[in-house]
Amino acid sequence: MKQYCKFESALDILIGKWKPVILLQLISNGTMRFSELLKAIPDINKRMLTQQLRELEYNDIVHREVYNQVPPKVEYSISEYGQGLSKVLQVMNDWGEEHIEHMESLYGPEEKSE
Amino acid sequence: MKQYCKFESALDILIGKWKPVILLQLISNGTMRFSELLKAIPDINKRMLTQQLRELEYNDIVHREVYNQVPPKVEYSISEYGQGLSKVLQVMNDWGEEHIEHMESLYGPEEKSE
DNA sequence: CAGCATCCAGACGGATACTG
DNA sequence: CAGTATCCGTCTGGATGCTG
Repeated sequence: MKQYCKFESALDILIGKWKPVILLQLISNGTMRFSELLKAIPDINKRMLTQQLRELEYNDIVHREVYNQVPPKVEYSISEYGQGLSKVLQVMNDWGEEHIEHMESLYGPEEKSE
Repeated sequence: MKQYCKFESALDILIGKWKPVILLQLISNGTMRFSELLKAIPDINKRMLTQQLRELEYNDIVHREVYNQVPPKVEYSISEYGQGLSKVLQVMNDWGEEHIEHMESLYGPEEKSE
C-alpha cells in the first residue's frame, strides 16, 4: 500500500523552479563554477542559485568543491551518486515528450508567446 | 541542448501536493467516487481534491465519468493514456527508495515525529 | 453528493544591498 | 568571486460556507 509513496521523495529532489535547469547544466557541462552557472542560466539570481544548490548538495546530488584562495573559487559538479538520477530524468523526459504530443493532439499546438 | 528540458513537463503533472496520493489511490483501487477519494485521503478537503483532480483531468491522466442523477455521482479513474505514467512513477519510486537509504547512510535514520 | 466562491496563511521565488 | 541578509510580491494550498 505504501509502495508508491516513496516516489514523493524523488519528487522532493526535483521540485524547485531551478533544479531541473541546474542539473541539466551540470550534466552536460560537467564541473562548473558558481559564476559560470550564473551566466549559463540567465534568469536566475545569486540567492536562488545558492539556495537550490544547497538543497541539491544536501541530498548529495551535487558535489561542492571549495578552493580557499583569493579570489574565492567554488566548483560544482554532479556527484557520483547523483549520476544515478540521470536515468530517472531520462525516463521523465521521454514521457514528458510523449505527453507534449498527446496534449497537442488534444488541445492543438501551444502558442507559447514567451 | 534542449533534450532534457522536456522532463519539466512531466514534473508539471506530478507536482501539486496531492497528485501523488490521488494517483496512488486510483492506481490501486481503480474507479473511485469523489466521496471515496475524500475518505481515502484523510487530510485532504473538497476544494483541494477538486482542484487537483481537474488538473489531472485536463492532462488526460484521469477520466471523469459524470452520472446525471440525484444524488449526483461522479467516478474517477486512471485514463487509458494515464496508465503510461505508472512506469514513470515506478522508476521514480525505485530511485526514491534507494535515495532514502542513501540519505540514512549519510545523516542517520530520520526520526519522523509525524 | 459534488463542487464552486471567498478569504486567508505560509511557502516559494525574486531584487537588492552588504560581506569576507 | 561567492556568497549572506533583508524585504517583498506571488502563488499554492487550506478552512469554511453556499449551491444545484
